[in-house]
Amino acid sequence: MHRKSALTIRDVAKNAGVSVSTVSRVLNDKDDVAPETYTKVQQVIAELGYASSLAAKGMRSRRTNVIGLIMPDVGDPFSIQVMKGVNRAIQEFGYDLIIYSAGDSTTSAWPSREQRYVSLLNGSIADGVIVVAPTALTFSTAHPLVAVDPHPESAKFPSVIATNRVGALAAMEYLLGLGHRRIGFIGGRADLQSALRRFQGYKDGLQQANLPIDPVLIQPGDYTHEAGYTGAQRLLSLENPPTAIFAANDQSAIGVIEAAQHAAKRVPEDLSVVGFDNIPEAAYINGGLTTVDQSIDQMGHIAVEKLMNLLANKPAENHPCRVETKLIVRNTCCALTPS
Amino acid sequence: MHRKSALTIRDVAKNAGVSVSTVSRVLNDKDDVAPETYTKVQQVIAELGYASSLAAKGMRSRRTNVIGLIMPDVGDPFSIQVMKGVNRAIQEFGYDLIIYSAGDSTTSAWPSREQRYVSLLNGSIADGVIVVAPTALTFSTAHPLVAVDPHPESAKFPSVIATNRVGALAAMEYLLGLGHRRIGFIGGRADLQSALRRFQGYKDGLQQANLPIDPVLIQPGDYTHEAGYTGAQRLLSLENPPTAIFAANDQSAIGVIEAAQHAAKRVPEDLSVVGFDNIPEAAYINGGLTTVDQSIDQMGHIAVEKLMNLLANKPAENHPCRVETKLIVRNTCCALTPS
DNA sequence: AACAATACCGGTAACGTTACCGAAACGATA
DNA sequence: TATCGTTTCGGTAACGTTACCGGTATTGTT
Repeated sequence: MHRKSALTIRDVAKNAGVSVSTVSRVLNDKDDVAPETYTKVQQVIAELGYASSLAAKGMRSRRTNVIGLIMPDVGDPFSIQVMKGVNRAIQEFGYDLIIYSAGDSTTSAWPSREQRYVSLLNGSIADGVIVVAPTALTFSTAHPLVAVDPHPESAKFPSVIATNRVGALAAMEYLLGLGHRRIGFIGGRADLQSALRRFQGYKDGLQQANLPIDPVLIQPGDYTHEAGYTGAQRLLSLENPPTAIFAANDQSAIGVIEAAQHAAKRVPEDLSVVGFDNIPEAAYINGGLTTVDQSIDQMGHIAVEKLMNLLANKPAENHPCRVETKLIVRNTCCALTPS
Repeated sequence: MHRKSALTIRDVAKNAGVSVSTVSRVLNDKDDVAPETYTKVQQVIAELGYASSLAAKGMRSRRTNVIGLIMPDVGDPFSIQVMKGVNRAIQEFGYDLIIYSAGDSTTSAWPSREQRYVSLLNGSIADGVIVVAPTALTFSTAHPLVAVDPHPESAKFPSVIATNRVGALAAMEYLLGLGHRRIGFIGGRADLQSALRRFQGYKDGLQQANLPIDPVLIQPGDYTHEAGYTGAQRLLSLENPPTAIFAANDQSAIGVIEAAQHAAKRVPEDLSVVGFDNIPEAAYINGGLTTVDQSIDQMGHIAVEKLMNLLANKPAENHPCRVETKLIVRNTCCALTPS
């Protein structure tokens, strides 16, 4: 179609007066090449503006120095945080990153997604893959793969997960310690493991304090800002509204705060709010959103380290690596004053 | 190294009792194949869990149905917005997206970056590339390439840009209309065209109102939150502090607001703030940040359309496509009351 | 001086796929 | 019956790169 030259290793070889093998050796920094030949070839490469074909390289040598990151949804802040962490870590190892996103949440066709990343692996474009895998990975592969925050059924893969339940419990203990007794909950996406574990933490917190689990205080959600907003609206219009709301993630928490503002409720004076994730903007919401940090950056970093071990054929630990969560106290909670 | 089978088209052919050509035809939905053969092959593919190699496909046919997005920095909210827009648009055309990030702003080695994406193109992994290209693209390529918000020296490529100066001017006219006369400015990254154009809009606004350009009101920046914070700190500690601050982007504006809060200044009563970009979180900052929207999503969409035209060998319009900017009035500005 | 070791480099065969050409089978038509 | 399209499929040659093998010079050793 649009064949417009496409410089190859052969062109370089011809211009430098050497063989293609020698050019390849120069490209891969093999040591079997004379210094003057090396510089000569390098010079020709620079002159011609040649860049080698990743596809051909990967196809032949099955070593591209590229790792792939597969995200369920580019819009998801969690994925983006992981992406940042992975990107930073990857560079320390001299690898490049290709991000592969199979589509927006609206169009998510799961079977085709799996097909796609198997294709990525098998296509030998990437040496290994890190998958942000909220749902079950129903296939298996011999290629190096590390899962981030995976579904429990994906446990066959090396993975790194956050202690979601423990973090949620910490948030609840904090709210309970401030004297709150009616605490609302905005759920996360029901199909995601993280959401279920956070909900569990919410329930465990209430149970520890010998408080009943009141279904009317539990609003379904899907990790979006809208869900937080509408959920909070419903909670605040209750006869006996909660004095605090724990949202399953920061985006929902932001929705909650907005709903409170529209309802002329002050945060934190009239309503305490806790989120989960500690996304970057959390620091700037309402003077600082109190939330649970799971250091997503670190998760990305650990995922990369695990993958590098796999690539080096080191034995893979098959127990998932747990990343600690930590309550970050900022300015959206205050002690309950008897009114 | 880790050669663990790696299913090929040949395995499928063998299992289905047909030739590799036929399997290839099935994979590419060619019409020259009998219905029963087609289903048979599809079935074997499903059974074996075969997925074709993108590398080999791209190498042979120079058509991968994948387009690449190259971002200067994964952390940059602007790039992420573009990414979302591109991702959405790309799917309408039945393409997949590979995102290629050359590194964090800290490690940015520009020459190697260029090398890298030439490699991506030449490597025929992607049919075309969209580049978020804040700095000059010093090379040329015969492959389809569309630049988003490019440096003026990259004008040789089809591109889509936002009307940065006009948008900044609109923001200034708004502030001036509210009665503000001392308006501070937090600059953007000096090497970025967008920052320069926004600064120009700031100066033009003052000039239109016959106001002097006071260097003391102009703080350097780099599009980060920190720059906004420290810049605002300096501005607010002036003997005669500004009554309004226009920040070159939303992140800086958020920093400004935080600095104001720490200085016990209320926004907007004591200080009006305007940002630029209309990033998603802008809607939630301080009850809504007044900012200039450049509909980054739309930029991504247009970029994709342009690229598709290029791929279809339609004549490329060589004038850059301009995306309108629009002032979004929210709750961080108010009229200056004579004190 | 003879031989071995080394440094350097060229030729060739793959990697997995698709483009291209041609062939077999079949029915339709003259 | 002979001829001709059509449909369906198989064989082969690339695509650009690296792995591998082998072949020259050059140097070192006795």
